[in-house]
Amino acid sequence: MPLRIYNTASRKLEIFSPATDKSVSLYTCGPTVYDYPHIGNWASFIYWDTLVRVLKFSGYNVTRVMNLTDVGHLVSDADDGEDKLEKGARREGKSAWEIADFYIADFKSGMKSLNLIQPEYLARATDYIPQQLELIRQLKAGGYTYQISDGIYFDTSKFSRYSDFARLDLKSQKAGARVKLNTEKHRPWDFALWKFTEPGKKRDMEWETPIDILAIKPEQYSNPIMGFPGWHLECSAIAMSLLGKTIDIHTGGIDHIPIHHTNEIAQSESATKQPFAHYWLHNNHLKINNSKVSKSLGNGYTLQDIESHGFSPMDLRMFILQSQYTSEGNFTFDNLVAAKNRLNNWQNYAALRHQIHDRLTDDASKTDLEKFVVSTATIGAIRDALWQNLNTPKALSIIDDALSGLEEVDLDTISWSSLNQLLEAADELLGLQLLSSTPDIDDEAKQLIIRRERAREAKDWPQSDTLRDQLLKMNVVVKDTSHGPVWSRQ
RNA sequence: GGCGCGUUGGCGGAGCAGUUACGCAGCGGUCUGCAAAACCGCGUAGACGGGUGCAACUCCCGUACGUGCCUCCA
Repeated sequence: MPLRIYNTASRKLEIFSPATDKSVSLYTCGPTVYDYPHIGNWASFIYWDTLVRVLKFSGYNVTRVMNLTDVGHLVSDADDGEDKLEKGARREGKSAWEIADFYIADFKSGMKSLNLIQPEYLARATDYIPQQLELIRQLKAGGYTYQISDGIYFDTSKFSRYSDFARLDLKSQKAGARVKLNTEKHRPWDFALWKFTEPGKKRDMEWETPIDILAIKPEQYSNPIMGFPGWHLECSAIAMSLLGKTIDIHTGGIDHIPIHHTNEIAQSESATKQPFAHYWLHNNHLKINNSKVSKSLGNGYTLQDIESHGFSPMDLRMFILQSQYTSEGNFTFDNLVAAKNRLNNWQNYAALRHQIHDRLTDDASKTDLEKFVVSTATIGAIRDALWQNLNTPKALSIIDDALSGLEEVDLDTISWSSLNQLLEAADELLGLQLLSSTPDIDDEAKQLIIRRERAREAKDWPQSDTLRDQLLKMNVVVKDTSHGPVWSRQ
C-alpha cells in the first residue's frame, strides 16, 4: 500500500512519489509573527508535523522549510492597509523588529510544547531580502512586472494559468466589493512584489529599492526609494533558494489557495518556467463553537488560553488529531475534555509497561503465544491509516483497539517489548509523548503499594485506605484489579 | 451576486454499496472491604425527497439548512 495524499493541484488523491528517490523537500507556510497564534493556526502546524512524521517513519529523508513572515503581510491581502508587524508595533509601543523577535520566540516555544519537530530551516522573510529582490529582477527581465506609484506589481495577465490553481472565474469575482480598490493596479488580482514606503514616512522595516528593479532612469534617481517586499514574494524566494526551483510538497491552510498560493505559483513559475511544487496539501479550518475563527469575534484561543483552562498542549494535539486534516473540525472545551480523557486513558496504558517490568520474573518461560502481544501488524496498520491521506482518526482507533485489550489480562502475561514497540511507534508517528509523559513512580510509592497489599491481605482496611490516600497525595492512583493492584498517575 | 464545501447516534469523528468504526459522556448489570478500574449489556446514527442497484449512510439528481472563499485569517 503506497502513501496517498490529496493534491489540491489536481483535486485528486494521488500516490506520493518524490522527485528524488528517498528525499523529500517540503515547504510549509509559517506564521505571521505579529501576535500569538490561535489554536486554528496550531492545528495546521500539528497536521503538517504529522505529515513530516509519516514521511520520516516511511524512510524518507525530509528537508523542510518553514518561513516566518516578519514583514510585508498587510492587514489586507489586496495590497492595502497597514503592515501587520508595523501595526503590532504601534499596538505594543515597540519596534516592528522587537515585535517579530518576541513572537518568533513565542512561536518556537509553542512548537516545543506541542512537540512539533523543528523544520530544518525556519526562515525569516527579512533574512531573505536579497533573494526576494533577485526574484523581482528575474520577473522584471521577463516582462512580468509593472510599476505604479506605490510599488512594483506582478502582471497576472502575463501568466495565462493564473486562475487554474484555485479554479476561479476571475471575471465573476467581486474583487474589491468590500474594500477600496487600488485604482492604479491594472487588474484587481495583480499583486505587489515590492511596495514603496509612503512618501514622508519612515518604517521600522524598510530597505533601499535597487535601482535596477525600478522603472526609472539612473539620472532621475536622486534620493533612495525605500520599500519592503510584498507578502507572497517571500515564500517563493525562500523556498527556491533553500529547496530548489521545484519542491515536492507545499503545505498551507485552505484559505491560501485562491490568493497566496496562486500568487506563489504565478511568480515562481514565471521566473523559472518550471513547476513550483508537485503536491499541494491544504488543511481545512478549525471552527470554534461552530463558527469560524476570527480575530474580530475574539474566539481565537491561544495556547496560553488552553493551558489556563487546565489543559495541556498534548490534550490539544490529541484533539486536533481526532479529525482528519481535510475536514473542518469543531473546537469546544467539552470536545477538548473528551480528547484529554482519551489521552489520559492512553497514558494509563502506557504506564503499565513499568508494572509489567516489575513483575517480570520468568519472561523467557512464556512464549509470545502465551503472552498478550501487541502485534507488529498493528504498527503497520497505524502506518497504513496515515498513508491514506493522513487519516489520523483511523490511526487513533487502531491504537485504541490495541491498548484496550491490555487491561483485561493478567499483567504478567503482557509482552513488555511489544507494548513498548507500539508506544514508540505511536509517539514517533503522532507525537503524543506517551512514553515521556509516563515515567515510572519512585521507590517510596512502590513500597507504599506493597505495604498496602499486605494490609489488604490482612484485611486491615483502615490501614489500606490510609496508604491509598498517601499515594494519592503523591499523585499515584491505585486500582485493585482482579489481577492485583495497578497504578496510574493522577 | 459568483465559486465551493458540508449535513452521521448526547458530543466529537472515520471507513464502507451488503458484516460492531473508534473515542468521550450517559444508563443498567457483573465483580468488588470501600473506591476506581475492568467486563457484559443498552440506547435501535446517517437532514429531507426522488433515482440507479438484488442491496445505499455509502453512487446520481433535487430540496432544505449550515458554512467557506471572493476583506483579514492556518
